[in-house]
Amino acid sequence: MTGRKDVGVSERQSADGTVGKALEVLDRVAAFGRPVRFSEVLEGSTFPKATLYRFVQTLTNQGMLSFDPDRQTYAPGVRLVRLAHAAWAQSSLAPVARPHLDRLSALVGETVHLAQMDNAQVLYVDKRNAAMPVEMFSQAGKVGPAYCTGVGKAMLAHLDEATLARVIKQQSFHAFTPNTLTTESALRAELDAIRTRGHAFDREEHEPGIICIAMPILSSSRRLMGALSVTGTTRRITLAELEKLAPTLRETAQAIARDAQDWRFPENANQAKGI
Amino acid sequence: MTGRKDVGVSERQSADGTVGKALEVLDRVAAFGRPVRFSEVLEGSTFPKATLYRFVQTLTNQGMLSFDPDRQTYAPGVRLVRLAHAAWAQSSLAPVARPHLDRLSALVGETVHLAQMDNAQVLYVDKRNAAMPVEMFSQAGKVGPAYCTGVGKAMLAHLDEATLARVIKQQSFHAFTPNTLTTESALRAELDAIRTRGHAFDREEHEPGIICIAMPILSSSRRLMGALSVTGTTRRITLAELEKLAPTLRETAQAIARDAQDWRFPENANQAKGI
DNA sequence: ACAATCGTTCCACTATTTGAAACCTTGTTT
DNA sequence: AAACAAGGTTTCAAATAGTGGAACGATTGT
Repeated sequence: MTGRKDVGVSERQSADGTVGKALEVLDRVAAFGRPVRFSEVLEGSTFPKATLYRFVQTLTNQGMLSFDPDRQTYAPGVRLVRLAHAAWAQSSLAPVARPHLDRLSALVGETVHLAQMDNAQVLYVDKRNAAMPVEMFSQAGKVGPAYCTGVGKAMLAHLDEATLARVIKQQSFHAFTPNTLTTESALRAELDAIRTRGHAFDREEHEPGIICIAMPILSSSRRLMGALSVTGTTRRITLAELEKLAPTLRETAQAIARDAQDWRFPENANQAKGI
Repeated sequence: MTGRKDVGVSERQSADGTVGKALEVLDRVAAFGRPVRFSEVLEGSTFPKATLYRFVQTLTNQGMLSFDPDRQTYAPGVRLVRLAHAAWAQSSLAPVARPHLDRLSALVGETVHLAQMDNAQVLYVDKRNAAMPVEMFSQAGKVGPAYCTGVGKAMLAHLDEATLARVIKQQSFHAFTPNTLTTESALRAELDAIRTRGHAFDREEHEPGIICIAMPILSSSRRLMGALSVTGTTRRITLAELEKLAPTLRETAQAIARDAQDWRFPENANQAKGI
């Protein structure tokens, strides 16, 4: 429940043997975002046909992929849903943060995001949509780029240099808008500014018309746990107005960090009370 | 989106080499339901210390497990949340079934479940709770026993014999209540009845006071896709009243199956329209 | 009927995994 | 302060599992 090591970033080097390669294949299939045929997975893959075939077979066998015999396609399997349930409940900040997000959302009346790092990407683990009712799985689990989102930059600013260097190497620096930061040096300068300022902005860097203010969630030992943000459209709100929310955001972030660290499990609860 | 092969059940034999073993370890950690220390995973494990250690390292490296350095514990990692998002959207019936569940839920005013098979267990992929607002990840992803739940029995009744035999071997047949079926022969007799009747009941077999009617979701080629159920308490409803819902349930199940099979992806949509 | 594409299997060759044992590291006891 | 215990980490030769070129089958389209 507390700030976990890989909240930062895992190595995910291609040096994890057979298991690493198999998971690479799993990611590849998931990345398509739709059911795919074997040949689609094959083209552009680094693995030879027979090898890839074996991996796909193994993963399907294991329920990590599911195979549709009618359409002859593979897609991520339902076993992942069960595993993710456990992951979300135990490794993400979402369960702890829920009441805080609810409160923040009600207070500011804009869209609120809760995110953590997943490898070099931003993973949204929860969301409050100003108007719309909750739609969890379709919201949580989405990923976005780190270098051009508010939560992404807020988190990058608090990674240790070794990790940051590795993560930066994996950014595409694609120019989504005229405001997107497209070089490492520009990004690093921005991260310095974020560190001194304490929070990050998204100045229409990812999508035109969308701005946000983001706050890192740091443990008491200043280890990165995640980030939260309030997003708005330029039609309805300005950066200056968003910045007024900074103190509220900071308090919320601190409250989440505190709750996450205080969290104890039943068998330790008595112990914590000194019994 | 359509009935996928492993909706039935994957083999998950211990014959999947290194990858299978690693995923076994992942399951083991997830099964604890709380962050665990290495030594806790070790005790009772079939793997020797060094071997288990390497697996845990690899999985952590890969973001499939996360490690909390403060508490020295492992838990399922956030990477799973991203993968599950894809799995839920593509391999589960949930996205297709959503409007149908909404309608059914509004109509009957009782709790509605949507489930699929995951190995030998029932995996709940969506839920409508009569009163309470939606809480997705905390609902979807949960698992339950197959031999003593309505959706479980409804699905078992439509597995092919080879698969059924394997799945039955994995049932605990624990007697949760006096009504629980505790033998293979009792279960098989019940499955025959379900096949002829067309739907299944849970007669307080899993929890005292909880009854339900469940309907299998079958593809046009009668392949099992999942099941849905309406649950109630004995204080508020009787089995006879639940059975009156059977036609509605059947229609909903058929509608879900039809939608799932009709589902086409953008690049095929034009093709489907004959362009 | 034929060709083309996609999917599956084979098997000699190689790289990875295995796990007992030794070794650290951290916290506790005498 | 020294000795101990328990959990965690590393080593390395033997054992096992993975690799992938190539050949083969199945399915689809003309």
